[in-house]
Amino acid sequence: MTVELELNELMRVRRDKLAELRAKGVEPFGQKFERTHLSSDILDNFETLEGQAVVIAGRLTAKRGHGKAGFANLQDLKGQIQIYVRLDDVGEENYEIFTKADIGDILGIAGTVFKTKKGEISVSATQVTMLSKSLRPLPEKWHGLQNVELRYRQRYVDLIVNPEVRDVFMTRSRIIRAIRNYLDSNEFLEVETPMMQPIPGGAAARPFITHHNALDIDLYLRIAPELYLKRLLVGGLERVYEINRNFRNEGISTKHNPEFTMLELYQAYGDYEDMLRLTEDLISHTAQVVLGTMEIEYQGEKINLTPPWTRLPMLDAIKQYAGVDFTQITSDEQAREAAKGLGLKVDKDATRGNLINDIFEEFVEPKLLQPTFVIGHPVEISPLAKRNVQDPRYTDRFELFITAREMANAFSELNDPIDQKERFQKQVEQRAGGDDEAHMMDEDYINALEYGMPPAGGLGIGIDRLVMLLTDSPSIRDVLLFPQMKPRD
RNA sequence: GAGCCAUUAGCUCAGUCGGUAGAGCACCUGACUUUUAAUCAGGGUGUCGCUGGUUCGAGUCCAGCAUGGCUCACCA
Repeated sequence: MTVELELNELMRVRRDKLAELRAKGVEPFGQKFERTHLSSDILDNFETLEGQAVVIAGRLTAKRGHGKAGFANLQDLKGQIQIYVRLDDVGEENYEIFTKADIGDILGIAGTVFKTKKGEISVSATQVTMLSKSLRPLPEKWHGLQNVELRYRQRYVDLIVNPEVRDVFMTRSRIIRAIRNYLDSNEFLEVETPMMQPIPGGAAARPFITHHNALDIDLYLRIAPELYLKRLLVGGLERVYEINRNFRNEGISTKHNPEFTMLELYQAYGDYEDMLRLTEDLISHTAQVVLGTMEIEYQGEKINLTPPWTRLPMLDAIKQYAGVDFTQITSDEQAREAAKGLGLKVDKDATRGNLINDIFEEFVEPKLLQPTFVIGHPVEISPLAKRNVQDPRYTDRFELFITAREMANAFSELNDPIDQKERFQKQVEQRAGGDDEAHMMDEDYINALEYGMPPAGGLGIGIDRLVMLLTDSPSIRDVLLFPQMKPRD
């Protein structure tokens, strides 16, 4: 970033102070600094620390001068603590560092723990060290940084002045750690598979394209790790998971970011019902570990994550919420009539399976606030899922909805290479017909299946959406440190 | 991609009917050795998002553009 040629007065004043410090032989950008305590250590253990010498460091967030003494607040990883600096205690040179210090500067303070007569636990300084001079003014102490665009573009400022933002990202970290701990203790192996793929598979989505110069080939940023993880089942790894980024070249919204984090896991010799129980257990357990409760509130709505969760066959859901009984509808033609009757825009070669999905999304999805497993998706929209034994028009699959959002997707994995190849073929035809989100043919994946993949259950959970739910965040941008933004200028 | 809304000082925001640009915090000068949204006295620091248009005169009215937010579309 280029330095602005014209500095405003606030920035000029800070640069002047920087120069004055240097002129007095004080280096404004300091070195390694040994702390003995964090703010919370002192606040939580005042009784034992009172009168003891401590060394703390942090950012100056407020300053209250009183002539030849002054108070200030110092913010570190764990919060804030008040410091008290007296000319008589620290001497002329150190006191000048304190008086010259601006809000935003990073200071090191050696001092003694005490409590003021108003009862605030504080550190009375014996030595003040300038560790980093701040050259830009921080937003106002009372309102913080409200401008949403600036909060996302300059997250570092947001994190300094809005403490609740830091809490969200600490919670995010704990959620992911809880998930890893759960899976690790259930014999799942964490693996990493390619982000750059010659054939992007495992989901219906438009990919990002990039180019490898030395190989002179186009590569795609992955839209899902699925096909690679299942190759590992073929290889005998039996229980694998990956928590990592997917990339989809689609619109940006409060629920979508071009790169987002997914958990995918596969369990050999299991099926979608195992995945259902695992999902229920994993998410409720994570809420309990991280939040200490399974009864949460999302944007004013009470959500109860206590198992068991509702299981709702997809056709029952449609009958209940849209009033259409698809057990009586057997042809694509009949399905198109039914969808039209509901006021949906219907493509002239839409299949029965596609329309079941359309009707579901329109009439059922918005109603599913409490955790609900929707079970039994049409095979047309599930090209990687195993068919149901009783009725091969459907798959052994579920999606989990909470707060009307898809949180998880799971199925019994299709391990018949001949059926899989035919389904890819259908996708390729749809692709040729203009559907650029349809799957491409992945010959090597078929090759892997031909060696034999154990029957397996597979599961995907959108981590960002789960974090939104558990941190009561209305936008995905609130749970991503650096959400995608259009560059300025 | 479409609709609606927003954009004024470093930050949070006012700005009436079109008539010389405002407040609080922050900042600067001075006072003050237990304050805490410290206090007291003084000081306004600005490309009113950008470009055009209407007008004697535009922060204000009109058009276009940019960025952002929300909703919808697409999707997880």
